[in-house]
Amino acid sequence: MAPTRKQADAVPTRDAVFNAGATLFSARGFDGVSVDDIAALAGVNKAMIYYHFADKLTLYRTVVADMLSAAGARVSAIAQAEVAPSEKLDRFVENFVRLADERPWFPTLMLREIAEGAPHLDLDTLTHIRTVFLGFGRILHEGEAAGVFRTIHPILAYTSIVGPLIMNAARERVAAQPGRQHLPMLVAISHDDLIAHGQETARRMLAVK
Amino acid sequence: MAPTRKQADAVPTRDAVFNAGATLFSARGFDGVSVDDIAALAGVNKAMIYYHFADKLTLYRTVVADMLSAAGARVSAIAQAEVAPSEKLDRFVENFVRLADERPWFPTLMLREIAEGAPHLDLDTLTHIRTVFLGFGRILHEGEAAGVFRTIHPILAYTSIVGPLIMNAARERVAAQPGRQHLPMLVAISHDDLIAHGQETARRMLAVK
DNA sequence: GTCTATACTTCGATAGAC
DNA sequence: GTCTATCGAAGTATAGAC
Repeated sequence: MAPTRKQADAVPTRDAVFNAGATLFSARGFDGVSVDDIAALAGVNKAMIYYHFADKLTLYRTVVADMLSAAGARVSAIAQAEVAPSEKLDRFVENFVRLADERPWFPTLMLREIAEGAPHLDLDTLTHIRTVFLGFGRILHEGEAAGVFRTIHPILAYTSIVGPLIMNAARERVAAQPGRQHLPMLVAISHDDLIAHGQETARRMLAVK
Repeated sequence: MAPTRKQADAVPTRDAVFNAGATLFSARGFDGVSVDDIAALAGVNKAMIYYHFADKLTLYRTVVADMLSAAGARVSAIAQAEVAPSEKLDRFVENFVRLADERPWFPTLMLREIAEGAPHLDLDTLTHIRTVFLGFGRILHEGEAAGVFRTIHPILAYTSIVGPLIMNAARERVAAQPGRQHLPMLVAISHDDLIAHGQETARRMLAVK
């Protein structure tokens, strides 16, 4: 997925660098990727990376900011839709899985970044995460006020819904390595099943009874 | 926590290296840590690391294998206990959180390793993960056979229980960075509350009705 | 077992020609 | 916008004295 730009102008070299960076950073993390690797995968000269981006860290933040702003926008749209809170919750789960399908590097890159304590992210980027979480919180609060969700700590609810989805994405990445498919933890699960399970678990977790 | 050794002999330098490695690998990952960093934190000369461990990767695998074998042993013990399946499930949740308290580097190191696709782990080490998962599977199957748990895919059940606990550990790590406590996602949650929530969510997820 | 010093490699980044 | 060539820093690992 290309970075969002104000005009719809094609900048093929920049986009190639962006896509290569997203793929490699997702696979091996910030420290695990060299600028030479990115240039090789993008099929461009290394110096072009420094022409289009200030440095390696800026490229990394650009990748993360692009995906987080997309996620934030979609969650906000869901939170503001004119449907019942339980339907919003279903959409939240489905949206998360679909977004991960569209941008395969999204869950693992964030997973790793969070595992590290987010040392490569600036406050502007973290604010995008805030947008996602606050959108989720609005859904939760609306359901609570309507009496269809029980009272629950928003962070516990959020991690209980998103945590399994992220962990499944990580599982898929481990399974993608050669010679590991035989491990029982790594059996494939369809994303439709994953969505259905996530929705069902969320419903049960939030049921008032 | 020191590596398990056959004799209970004290090897202070080796243990210091092990502890420093565990701490740093957890904080910054395999690639993010230099051997010089480990030597500095351990208060030993860099050459001593190569005297006690073959190389950086061997030290890393030693840290991971130590913690996974401890986790596997405890889950197996829980699975074999003479108590009801629902009680075993409660103990599984509590055990996970307590283990993470005892070895603070455990969840984030595994989280990152899994996010990377476990490139630094050999099959011997991955087999320890298998032990944990199979122990959990036995608890699940026993409850199912007794009619107290509904039928559910073991992987979905496992990720739904463990995912939120790991994600909370990651959250705590991000919050530990300076200048980030004001973000709403990063409010502290007590581990007693976390355990109670994890147990309640697991109960609801597995209820037969 | 412990230390100093260093060989060898990789990596991020830039200068400067075109 | 793109390329070649390279600098300087950092990192892994080892040799060899004690």
